[in-house]
Amino acid sequence: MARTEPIKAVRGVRDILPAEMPLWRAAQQGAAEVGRRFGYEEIITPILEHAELIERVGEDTDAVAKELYRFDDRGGRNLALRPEATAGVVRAYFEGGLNQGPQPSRLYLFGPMFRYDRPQKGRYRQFFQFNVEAIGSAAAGLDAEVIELASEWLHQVGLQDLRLELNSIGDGKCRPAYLERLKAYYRPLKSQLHGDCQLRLERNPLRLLDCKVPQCQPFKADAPRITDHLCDECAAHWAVVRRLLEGAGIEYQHNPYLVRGLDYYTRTVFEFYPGGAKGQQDALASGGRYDGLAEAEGWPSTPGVGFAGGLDRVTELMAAKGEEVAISPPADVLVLPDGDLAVEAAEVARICRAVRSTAVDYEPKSLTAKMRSANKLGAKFVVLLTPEDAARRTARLRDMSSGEQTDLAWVELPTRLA
RNA sequence: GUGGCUAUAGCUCAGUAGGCAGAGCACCAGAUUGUGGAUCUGGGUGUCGCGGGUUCAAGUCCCGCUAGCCACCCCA
Repeated sequence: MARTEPIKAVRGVRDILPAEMPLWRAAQQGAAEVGRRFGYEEIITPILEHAELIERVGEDTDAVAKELYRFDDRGGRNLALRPEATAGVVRAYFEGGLNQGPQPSRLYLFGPMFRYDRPQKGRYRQFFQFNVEAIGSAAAGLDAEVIELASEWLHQVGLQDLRLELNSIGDGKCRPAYLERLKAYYRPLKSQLHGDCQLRLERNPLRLLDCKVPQCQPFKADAPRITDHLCDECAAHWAVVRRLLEGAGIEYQHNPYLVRGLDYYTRTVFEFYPGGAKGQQDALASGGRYDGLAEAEGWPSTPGVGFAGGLDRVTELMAAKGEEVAISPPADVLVLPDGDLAVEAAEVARICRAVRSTAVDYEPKSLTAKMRSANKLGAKFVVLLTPEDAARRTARLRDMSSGEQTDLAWVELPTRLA
């Protein structure tokens, strides 16, 4: 008789178990605290959005084509699980009337995002991000501000050894001319590029710059750099951002090959990597300016800047660094009834909970066994209850670290435990 | 989506030329004469990922599937 297969978690998703929660809490609380320190307010937006919202901002990219969780709901609406937060936050900014208030709106958000990727370590189909967005202002001060916020967060959670890469990709005014230059440079080399890059050349030439295929590398060095061809406004913005970062004492590397594939990204782009990393896959946080996003969604043209930080990778790094997080027992006090005393034990626990976290061991085990598990759980106190005690509404309180025991009435427990 | 590696106890893994499934840790029970940690004793807790095939015999060989990991694609 074949047993039925137990049902396991869906591919690419995972549970965050209690043992890992202290680390996650530290990462998240650190983020919220830094966010608030910078004057950002928390927002929660739905995990579900109209697929069209995502498609509009993702265009016909590969990513949307094969990595979006998309489905029709029972009412025939075409929905998607959000693959990133910014599109939804910008939508909420308008729908919630935040565009009517003082600008910019400074917002932060935590939550799960979804991508139908092939899973591997640090890359899950459901992953968690910390997002920060400043919407409604084109001031360069905000570009630097969100970068500083990201940096503060990573430092706060114990990640000191970081590399910040920075670039500017211009805007709708100067980028087209630059792209022509770039194409003009690469056209004669086309036959020497690898297949995908030959296609990128006309379709998405910025992508040529972050190609990783060896055969395409030699041509990058002499390729025109966008930062040499910015319009006056973008050049001034770029200069201010850099000056502000220097003023903040934040080190960065100008990476002229750091780009974004979509048109609504403008000017500043940046990514934080852990110190040792060389791969493209280990960015801890990445962001930039998206002055064209609101318009792409069909709202009034509105500038914005922000970043997304990956909680999965950050917590993983924290764990790898042996980041110390205080672990506390699930309950300070454990009530051990010795005999059939569930009702009495529950009452005693209720009394103790006034001052300390308290649990009851209801298992039909020997007292020795119960003491053993109390010890393993790390209980600070144990309240022993025998039938005779219960009848007199007394109990024996044992301090697990000193081994001292005292008999006392139930009503005295709160003062003795406090 | 592509290529590669892996899958044995709760965990880390061993398992030799196919021949009754193992270790350490963990866990459970007991003793130390009704109360934990140290020590001792006892207990294997297993659909060998799933499904087929070859064979007298498959954890071991072959095929398919699933899952994890690595590198790509991609990362909106």
